[in-house]
Amino acid sequence: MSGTRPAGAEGSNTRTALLDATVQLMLEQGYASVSTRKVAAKAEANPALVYYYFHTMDELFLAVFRRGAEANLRRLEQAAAADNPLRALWEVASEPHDVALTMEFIALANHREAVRTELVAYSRRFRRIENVALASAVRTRGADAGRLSPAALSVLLGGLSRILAIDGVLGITDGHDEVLALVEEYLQGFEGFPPVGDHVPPHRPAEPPPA
Amino acid sequence: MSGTRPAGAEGSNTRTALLDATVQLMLEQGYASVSTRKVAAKAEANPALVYYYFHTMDELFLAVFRRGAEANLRRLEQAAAADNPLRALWEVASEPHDVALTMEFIALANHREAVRTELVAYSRRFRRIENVALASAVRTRGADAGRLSPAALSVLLGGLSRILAIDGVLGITDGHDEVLALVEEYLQGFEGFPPVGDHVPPHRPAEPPPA
DNA sequence: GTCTATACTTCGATAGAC
DNA sequence: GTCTATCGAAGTATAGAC
Repeated sequence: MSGTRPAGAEGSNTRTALLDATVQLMLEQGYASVSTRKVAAKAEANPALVYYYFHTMDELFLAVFRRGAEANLRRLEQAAAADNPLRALWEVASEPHDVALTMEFIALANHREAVRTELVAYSRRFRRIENVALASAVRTRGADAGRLSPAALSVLLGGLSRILAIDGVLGITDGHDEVLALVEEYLQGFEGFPPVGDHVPPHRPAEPPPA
Repeated sequence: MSGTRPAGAEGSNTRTALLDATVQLMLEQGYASVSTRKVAAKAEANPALVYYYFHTMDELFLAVFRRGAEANLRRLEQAAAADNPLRALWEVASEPHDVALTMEFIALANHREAVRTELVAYSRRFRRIENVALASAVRTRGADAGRLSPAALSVLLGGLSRILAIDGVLGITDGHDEVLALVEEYLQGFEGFPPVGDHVPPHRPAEPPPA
């Protein structure tokens, strides 16, 4: 889509090392400190190789993003198919490593158009999968677990996991326990009601947790 | 605290123009695109003046942060003293301009120790004022408005306002209306119960909103 | 695929004239 | 307070030998 010269093969060890180094740099020192020289140094490779594999810094960032995005979406799909989708989705959204990296890309998107476009597309895919999972999860369960719509739940999941991560990095944890307890309460209340099948009667657990 | 040579006077027009230009650059293109030359260009000033007033880039960022932080804390205190503190606090936390700038500083704090220290100190001050206001607001009102502790409320306020702002910038608004309606419902439920004085009996509103 | 060498740009920062 | 001129470091990117 971008240039004429083909990029380096995807399977290459060096290429992977460069991608890993970029992620590390972003997490440790922020996206702004990612440069060809530093990436190469961390990957123990020659700086010119960055251009051999990615041509431009933009493509390097995009490659890092796409790799992480695909991995994340796979995890999301697994979570959507889990026994307790709501809890699994919460756990995916709360992954500190991913949240931190996503935050960097959000900041990066602020001045790299290509990253921005990719991020928006990814966000939409993520929310869409999440919403479908949440909708089916809420639909097949009873009680007030379904008081919130999938879209709203999605926003809440994203917002809470994100601020908990940001605060955590800054060493601020006031109120976190309580919010986590609140989430836990909600999740357990939800899990108290097993899926409602069309023909098979629900298998009642021996000791349902309190609503 | 930092150097020997004194910085330029605070009242200077040029100094203010440089600070404003820095804020603009951060919002438009991200903190990484802030350089002495670009700042000077946007402020229509000579690049060397940046060093005359701030000595280093670190001090420039810190000055921008402090100015915004003080303004924010003043607004927060006004909100805390408002008739409807909860709603006022929500509005302060939701200010898109401030949220965006704060996000930039969070990212910046990732690789500028001085900014990080300042940001943590500010966050603690902010939460502390907010918590006191929330505590007193919750204490003087009845009903289930007080189901959440001030610390938890603080986290929720911050998390929701932040993700709404981030999504908004990216053009993603699914579920926002619903979450805003949820917040509105909560705020109105809270406002349905006027402050409970020690001696004056509460004035019952004509039509209290549903619990 | 990996390397050296290099062109060109921009950066932070300082010295010193005015 | 404002300016010009300049230093050295680091950035992106390319050419070309191996």
